[in-house]
Order: sequence, then structure tokens, then C-alpha cells
Amino acid sequence: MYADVVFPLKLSPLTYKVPEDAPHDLKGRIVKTPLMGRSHYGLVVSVANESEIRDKKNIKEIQSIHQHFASDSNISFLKWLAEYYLTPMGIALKSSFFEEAVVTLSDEGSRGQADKGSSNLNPRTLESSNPDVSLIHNSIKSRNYYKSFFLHAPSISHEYSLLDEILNKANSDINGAIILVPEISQIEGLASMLRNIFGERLCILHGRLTKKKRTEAITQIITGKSDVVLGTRSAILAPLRNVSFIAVLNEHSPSYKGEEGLRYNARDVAVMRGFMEKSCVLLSSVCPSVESIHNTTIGKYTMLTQIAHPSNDVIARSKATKQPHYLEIASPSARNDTQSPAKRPRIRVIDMRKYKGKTLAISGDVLKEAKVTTSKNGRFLFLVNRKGYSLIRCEDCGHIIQCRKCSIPLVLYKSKNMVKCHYCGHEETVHENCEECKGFNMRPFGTGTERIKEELTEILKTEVLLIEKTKSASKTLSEISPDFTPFVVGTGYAARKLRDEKLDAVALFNIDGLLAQPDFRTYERAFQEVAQISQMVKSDGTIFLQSWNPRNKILRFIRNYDFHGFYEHELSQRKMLDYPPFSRMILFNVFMKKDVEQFSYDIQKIIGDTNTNGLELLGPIEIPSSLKSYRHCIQILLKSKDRKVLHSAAEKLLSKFEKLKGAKINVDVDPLKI
DNA sequence: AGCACGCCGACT
DNA sequence: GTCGGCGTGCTC
Repeated sequence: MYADVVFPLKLSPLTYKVPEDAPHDLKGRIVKTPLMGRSHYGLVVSVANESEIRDKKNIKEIQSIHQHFASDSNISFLKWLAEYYLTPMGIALKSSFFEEAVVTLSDEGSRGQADKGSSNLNPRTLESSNPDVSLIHNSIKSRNYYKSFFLHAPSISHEYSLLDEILNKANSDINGAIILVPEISQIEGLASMLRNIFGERLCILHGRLTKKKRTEAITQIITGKSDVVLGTRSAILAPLRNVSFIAVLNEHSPSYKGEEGLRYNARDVAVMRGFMEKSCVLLSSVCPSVESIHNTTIGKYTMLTQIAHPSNDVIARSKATKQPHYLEIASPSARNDTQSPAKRPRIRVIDMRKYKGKTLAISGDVLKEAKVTTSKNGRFLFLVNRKGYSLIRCEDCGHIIQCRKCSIPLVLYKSKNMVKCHYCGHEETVHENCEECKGFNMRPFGTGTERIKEELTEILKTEVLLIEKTKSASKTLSEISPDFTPFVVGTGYAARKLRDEKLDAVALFNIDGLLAQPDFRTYERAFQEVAQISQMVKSDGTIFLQSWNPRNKILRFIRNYDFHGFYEHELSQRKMLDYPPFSRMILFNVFMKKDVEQFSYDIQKIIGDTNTNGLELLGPIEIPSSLKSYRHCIQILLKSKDRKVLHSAAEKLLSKFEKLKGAKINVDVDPLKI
């Protein structure tokens, strides 16, 4: 007998001889084998008899056999991860906490699976009138049945309370659960809620745990002491034997997508794991991704009835039994009263053209509201997407001062009288004159946090709190500023710090920039950004969007919280242009030290061979290299409506690229940033 | 992961 | 001229 063994290394399965006295249930067990002249722990993923093995010469024997780590469906899931994300299976295994598991499972001293059960100390029974709760509870109860549900939540607290109700009700029916949030900071609040329901069954897992804590958490999971895992991205790979329920909160969040290593999207992986483990999956968000809305319209996810538009509930519930489609639910007639200004903060788009020629970055409308905020002891947040004061532009020739090395604009820090390159960190004193035309007519251009703070301080004659990322450990708001401050200026970082505050007003200075990104997901991101911000503003508060292009179609959707109109528009655009979700993409980055010329011949040749029907290949284009030890990077985008066509082309392309010496290849399946 | 091989900078 | 840096490649 022979066994294929995977190691937590950048390596595909290797074949070993199985000892005569091996147990029959070898698949899924941890084994110790010779590898690279040493012993290594690996996972048996398949067992085959003599005849199926071709080359019997170099095969070594398994040294020792240990406990079970993975069920058959766990192994299928690992294989799927590796194939889908075009990576060796070993990387998928490593990402699935195999090394942490080996620490406990290989150790002869600590055997035995502890039973859960005794931990249901606080079983609260809640009578819920919410039909969504019963729907999901029934799905959890009917074991071995996959189904995905989707909630477009009116507010974050709705998202939490639905989860709370489901888990309270389904508590004793749950045999393994994973709850995902996008950011570590969101874990704490949910943990206290979940601990009330699950007690010791709850276990927390995220990327910032120390090695020791992480191993402890994995031990809890594999010994069965914990079967409810709360965490970020990586928690979807937790080594739970059974999973009956998976929740993905804030499903639209880009944080679910990995930027390095195994670049999986935890939301997509959650749905696939749910499918393979036959579990109930719940995705929710206050501003869903266009992909997820599409998945509800094609029936892949079942739309829950508690949609963002309260007045639609009646219509929605009546349709709930027959596979409701999002775009059907939000019918145009019902839409008019859904913009319910009483429920959501007002959004005002400020036409900056009427301030043309004015030097202030803050509009009169915003300043007027700022005075109101002061009078009612409120709090006003000013969000700017640039640190520092501004860029510097030559009024004579229009040239913007750039970093010589990086060719990106330098940022002026007026208080220090310095300019800084945001990319390489290079700092120097302010340029006296234009490097292009030698003119002396240099002016601040654009707006940073420092400039907004200066304007507010001067005009309102008041203290303004500037929240910035510091090198030291991230502080809480009360540590940054013990006293209440009505005016706060900052970047997205500040918005995260103030997430749990209820604000009277927010002004956004970068909406035009947000809408001008050269990416097909730009409008979606802008919409989500504003929807997200609206969650931190009091319902009678105001959001200001300063724009030089106030008639932009997307701004109209945003201003009216017109989700229905937005998704309809966005989906029709994407369909027309064959963008996701109507096509799939795989992005290749090929990094090289030098000699782009030498490579470009090979790359052209490889690309030439890749043409297939139904496959679109964009590029190659040269992009700035993000890796320090590589000077150049070329990018190739594969696109197809047919996922099989796309993946087989990508596999071929990758295997050819891997033969290039001295090049490093990064593959990103379903990239978010292109 | 580790361990070996291979090509460019400081040194007896 | 060599010693050794780590960047890249291989592991049944």
C-alpha cells in the first residue's frame, strides 16, 4: 500500500510506502515521514495499492502514524482550496492550522477527544417573531443539508441581533459553527454576546494571536472542547470536525480577501466550505457586495426578508416562500417611501463649483453645519483621504512636485515645513521653486487632514482633534483624547476609531477621488463607504459629500440610499462589459530582477500559446514592482465567463511561468484590486 | 520549513 | 584574489 502525504510546505503531495501494520483508516491521519533527510509531520490525503504507483524506486516508508486530523470532506475542501487558488496543497494545509494541530495530536501523551456538551450552561430560549430566525433554525436542524442565506441588514445592530436570536434558538442544534467578522477590533463586542450563549464552547481565532495563544485555540478546537469559532479571515479554515452553521458578517468587506500567501476570500471559502460540509451559511451586510446581490437574484443565496427598506417587509415576507429575488422585492412603488429620512441620516451633496475660486477646502455649507453642531454640543467628523497638509503645484505650469525616486506626488507637512514621499518615506525641505519651469509660484494643491484642521481651527476658533496612526500600540479614543471634542479630523483610520460613537455630522472630502478610481468596482466601493459611514451618524444627523461633479449618477443613488437602483444599474453595467459577477478573473504578477527584454520574448511566446475560445487575456502591462528585490513587474489578467476555461488556462500559464528562471510569480484568483 | 547551491560586496 | 551574504530551488 502507498499513501499520498501533504506537508505544510510549498509542496504538492508526495508518495510514501505504508507500513504493514498500519491501521485501515489511514486517510486523514497525521504521519511522520522522512523528508529532506529529516522527519516531518504530514497529512495522509489518499491511499492507493501497489499497481497504481508508477515509480517505486525512490519511495520511502512512513515512520509513525498518529491521530486523525481531517475528515474526508475536510480533505476534499483542502484540495478544492489548493486547486481553486492555484497553490500547492501544502500551502492550503499550512493555512489550515496543521502545524498547530500537530503540537497536540502527535504528542502521545494527550490523546482522546473530549466531549462538548456540559458547556451549555446558559441556554436561553427566546420566542422570536422573526420568520428569518425560524427559517435558519430549521435549516441548521436539518443536518446534512447545505443552504446559504443572505441578509441585507438595515443597520449593524440588526445584523448582530439576527445572529444573536439564531444562535440562542439553535444553540443545542449546533454542532460546530464559525462566525466571521472582517476586522480583529470587531471580535471583542461579539465575543461577549456569544459567550453568553456558548460559554466555554466559544473560541477566538485571528491572525494577531501569539503563537502560544493560537496553538491553545487550535487545541481547544481539535479536542472538541470548543466547537464555536469566532474570528477573522483565517477562522474559516479552523479544523472543526463538523460545521453546521457559518455566519459571515459584513460580507462585503475587502478584508476577507488575502493580499499575500494563500489569497483566499473568506466569504467565498465560507460558502464552499458550507457546501462541502453540508452546513447552513448566513451572509449579511448593511451594504452588500454586488456579487452577493447577484447571487440572491440567481437563487444561489436565499434572500432573507429583513431587507434594508423597512416598508418593504410586507411585500418581502409574502414572497419569502417562493425564492425571493432581491430586485423583485424592492419594487419601484415601494421604493419611494423606503428612503425614509426619519430612519437614516440625510446625505447632502455639496456642489463645490459654487465655491470656485475660493481658497478654503471646507465649503460654507459644511461650516454652517459645524456651527450648529457646536450649539447643540454635538460631534462632527471630517474625513479626508490624505495625511499632511496638501500637495504642491506650480501655478505657472501646473506641475505637481514629485518624489524623484518614486515619481509620485510629495505631501506637504506645513507644521514641519517638510515634504514627504508617502511611498518610500523620503523627507526633504519644501521646494522653493518649480523643478519643471523654475517658477516661484508654488501653491498648496488638494486637501489633507492637516489643512482641514487648520481651516477649522482658524474659522471656528476652537480645539480640533486630529486622529492619526501612531507607531506605538493603537490607542483607544479615550486614550487619545480624554475630554470630549466636538470636531475630529482624520483619515479612514479615524473613522474606525470612532465606529461606536454616534455622530451628528460627517463631511467627506474625497468622494470625487473615490469615484474616479480606474477600477470596475469603484462605484460599489464608494457606495459602500458612504453606507458604512451612515451607520455611525445619528438618524437626524447629516452627511456632507463635497463634490465638483455633483450630478454624477452614482451620487444620486448614494444620496437617496437607493440600493435597488444602484444594484440594478451596476449589474447591468457589469453585464454589458463582461465584468464579475458575469465573468471571472485571475491576475498574474510576474516579478523580475532585470532584463525585461529577455523575458518579454518568453512571456509573449507563453501568452501566444494560451489563446483559447472564451478566454480573454489582457496585458501584459508593466506595473511598478511592489517587491523590493525585484525591479520590474508585469501584469496579465485572464478573464472568462466559464470558470473551467479560466482555471485550466491559468494552470497552463502558471506552469509555464514557473519554468522561467529568476522570476517570481504571484497569482490572484478573483482579485479585488486590479 | 530547512538545507544546498549560486552569484556579487568587504577583507586578510 | 577569497569569504560569505541571502536569494532561489528542492524535497517522495
